[in-house]
Amino acid sequence: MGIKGALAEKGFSDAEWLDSIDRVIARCMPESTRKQDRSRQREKEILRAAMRVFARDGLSSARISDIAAEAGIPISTIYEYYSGKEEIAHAVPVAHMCRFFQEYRALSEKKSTAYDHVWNYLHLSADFARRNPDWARSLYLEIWPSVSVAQGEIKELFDDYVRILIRAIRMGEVRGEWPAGHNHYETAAIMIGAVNQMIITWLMMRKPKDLSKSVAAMLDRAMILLDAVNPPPSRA
Amino acid sequence: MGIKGALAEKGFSDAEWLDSIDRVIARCMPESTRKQDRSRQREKEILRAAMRVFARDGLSSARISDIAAEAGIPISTIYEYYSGKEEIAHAVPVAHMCRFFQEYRALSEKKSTAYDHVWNYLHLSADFARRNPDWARSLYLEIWPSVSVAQGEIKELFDDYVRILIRAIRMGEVRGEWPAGHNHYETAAIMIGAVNQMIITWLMMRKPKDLSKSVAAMLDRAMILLDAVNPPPSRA
DNA sequence: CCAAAACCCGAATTTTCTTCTTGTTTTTGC
DNA sequence: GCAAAAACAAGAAGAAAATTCGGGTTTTGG
Repeated sequence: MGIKGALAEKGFSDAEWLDSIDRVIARCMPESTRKQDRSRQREKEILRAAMRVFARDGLSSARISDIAAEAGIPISTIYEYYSGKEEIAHAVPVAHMCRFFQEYRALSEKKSTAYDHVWNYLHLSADFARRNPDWARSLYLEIWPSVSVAQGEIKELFDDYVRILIRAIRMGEVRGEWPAGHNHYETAAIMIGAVNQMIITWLMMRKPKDLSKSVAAMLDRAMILLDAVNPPPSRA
Repeated sequence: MGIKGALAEKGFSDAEWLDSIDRVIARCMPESTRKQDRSRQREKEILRAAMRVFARDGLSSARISDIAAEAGIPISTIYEYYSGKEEIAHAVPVAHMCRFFQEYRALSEKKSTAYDHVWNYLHLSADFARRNPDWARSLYLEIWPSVSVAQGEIKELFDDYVRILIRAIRMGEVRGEWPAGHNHYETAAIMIGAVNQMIITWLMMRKPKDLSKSVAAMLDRAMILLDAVNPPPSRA
């Protein structure tokens, strides 16, 4: 493989790619400290209820009592599990984000180009939101971005999200799929921003009708900015 | 001017461009119903206070009492002006958004290419956020996007924001600055999404350090997607 | 100047959040 | 298996916030 192969070994082999994702998954894997089975069940049920209520009413006007009613448990029991609305709001994204990374890991297992890694990552982001609309509404419309998230554990999660994309972009450079020289953060900002914008528009007005397809078409176009040496055919 | 000139007359003359912006400004111009001078003053003071509190604490944990304290008036007086936190939150974006459109109108007055119109519009969005950070934090991190905004008067404001950009993009087609054929909504989504992403990142972590310059550089790159016939030199 | 309208704000009311306490179930150690 | 200990459930009390009320003051129009 010559130079390309040698560089690919320096931190950007397929194995190391999967490792880096595994590290993120390990970090966000929620380890319930609950001892009893019913309690672990309830913990999840509260989150599911909160997700629905946040998606319906918005974080600001959601009431603890509504979450309790939705979950079918007394209000005070909520406090047995979470210290308040703030903490619930923070737990909601974590709950599903890890599954997103897991799904992406599965996609990454088949040997792929860096182009595919980038494309799949961004496209899965949109498709995952489409398949989990309550979660997506809570996350994209209420919790991220939000002043309360600017510091803390969740910020780490979002940093990880960006980091993975940047790593894939660097992989493409190292492997010679596109030229070096562009600012990685800039490239990532354009791609993530464009995808988020489409997701948010879809969540707010169900337009475009087919989110997955529209994002696929948009990505085919946005990926031009990478100046790939051998751009693959459209996937849209 | 030939064909290009003739087409430019069909709804995309410079005069009509300014008209379309004026219509948006007229629509969002807040007309205070207050009769007394001090009241109009207070109305504004409440909004300024709310903006600071929302930016600091987040919409969800901001308290009316804090806004009242910040504004230096009793709590109950707040209710004389707004029906509650929700209504204040909605008034905050409107308050400044109109000034953004006015600033942009001023920029638009000098005869420009459609390329300039698009570039300036997006760049001003970022620069305006940089110069009004409290407002920007309230808007980008708390109010937009948000479930409570999905319907209602504010949605119109954002629709206007997107519409203006799309109109500029169509103008470029009509004037022959770039080829037709791309989906306008898609182009607008990429551009707006990218800019918003950079604004939000800056608001949350003050990175990049120089928002205006970074957005300028990013725009020079993103505008490639328009396939402009004679791309102007970089402005970054 | 007078009446009406607009405005102000302390106090009462209502709603919502959070903690406390007591009783029940599950797990642990033997 | 059987205490003892830990974990859990939930009603009720307490605290904090939002919202309304009602009488008083200032401004406006004639």
